[in-house]
Amino acid sequence: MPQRLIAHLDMDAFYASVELLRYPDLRGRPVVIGGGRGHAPVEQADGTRRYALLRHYAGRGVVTTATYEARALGVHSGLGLMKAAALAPDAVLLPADFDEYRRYSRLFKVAVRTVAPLVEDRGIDEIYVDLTELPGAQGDRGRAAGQALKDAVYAATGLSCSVGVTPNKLLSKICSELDKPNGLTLLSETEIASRIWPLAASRINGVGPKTTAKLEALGINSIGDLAAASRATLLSEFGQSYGTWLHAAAHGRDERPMVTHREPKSISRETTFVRDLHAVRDKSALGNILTELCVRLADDLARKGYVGKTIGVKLRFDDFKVVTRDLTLPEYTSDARAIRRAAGQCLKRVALTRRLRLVGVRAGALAKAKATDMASHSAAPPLERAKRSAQKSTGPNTLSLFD
DNA sequence: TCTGGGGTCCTAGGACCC
DNA sequence: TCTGGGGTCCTAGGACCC
Repeated sequence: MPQRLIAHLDMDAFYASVELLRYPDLRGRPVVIGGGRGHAPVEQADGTRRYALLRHYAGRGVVTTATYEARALGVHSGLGLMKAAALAPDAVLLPADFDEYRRYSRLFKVAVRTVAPLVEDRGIDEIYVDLTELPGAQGDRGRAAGQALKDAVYAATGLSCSVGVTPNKLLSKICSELDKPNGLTLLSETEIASRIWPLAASRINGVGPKTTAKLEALGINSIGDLAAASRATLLSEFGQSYGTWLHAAAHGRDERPMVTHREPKSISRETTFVRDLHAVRDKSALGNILTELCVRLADDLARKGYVGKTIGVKLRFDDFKVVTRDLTLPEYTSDARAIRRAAGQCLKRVALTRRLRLVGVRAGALAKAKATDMASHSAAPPLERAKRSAQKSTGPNTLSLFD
């Protein structure tokens, strides 16, 4: 069996790049995607567009994506928009348009499949592609195949991407980031020591902030340091499972197969409030928001054809502490009222002393809704009506509208 | 002016059953 | 009455990823 040849393909500044296709006059300027609606460009009478500037933003949103021009100013994903505004006050702020990004996501994935059919979806803007069986792919270590992927994506979307081609997913993921944007990086096993070991351990997909800090405390900074650490040390510090994995990862070993299909495990909806809410003083607002989330969750379940057996709530307090409460129901459901009732039960088990900044609802233990269930769902009263009548039945002034 | 929203996987303890 | 193992389900929290 020939050695595998796996590509990781990552779209460059995906959301921002899609926006630049729509607003080409923004090309070359720092542009930040994030925040809610309300700062969409306004078409002027003279045909030009007026854009919102980051300096005028007020709120609790974070940067979703930024163009490379904005990144050069220190703006990066996850940064609070207020902080970003301090760094790049003249950057253009655009609201996220996920429908449009999903459309381009489908386009680039279709294009990739015309080059190589064996694809693993890793979210809206990245995928793994198995190039092993591609004719000639082994010969030049996949350079032609990698370039073919990039060409196909560009032809279909006008967007650039970065590609890593290596013997496994772990290494390809690292490599696709080495030459961004518009990169193509190939790597063979013999080059791991020279090209991977000098990189920071945090470049490994699966080594996050907590692990990085712990590694640093142990004097382990680079992937090479990690590879040089004794297996015994890693096992004692990180446990059997994660320790073993860290050791293998540092040596570039990764046998994970391509996963071409997966069923969802949970579906959820959550929202952060404009201002922190008080469980008593803002009881009705809180109850209404929770109801709305349940209605949306029920809608998501129905649309995607799933029912859930475990309903959970998630709360984030003003100190950023998170608590969750789960309730497993006797029957599967995708009904907004049943979900709302379960969420209310969950909420009762939390001490609501601190102010809240976020509430969420989740449906887990999912199963495919049967055709008959789907039919009965569509026969049920519309969700909005269910919600209104529910509010009317118990009054809006309670947290437990459906108890 | 700190810190969104949607996910996955892992761990660990307790209940309960055989 | 005590001891004990294995297995599954449920719950809560945490790390991590896109």
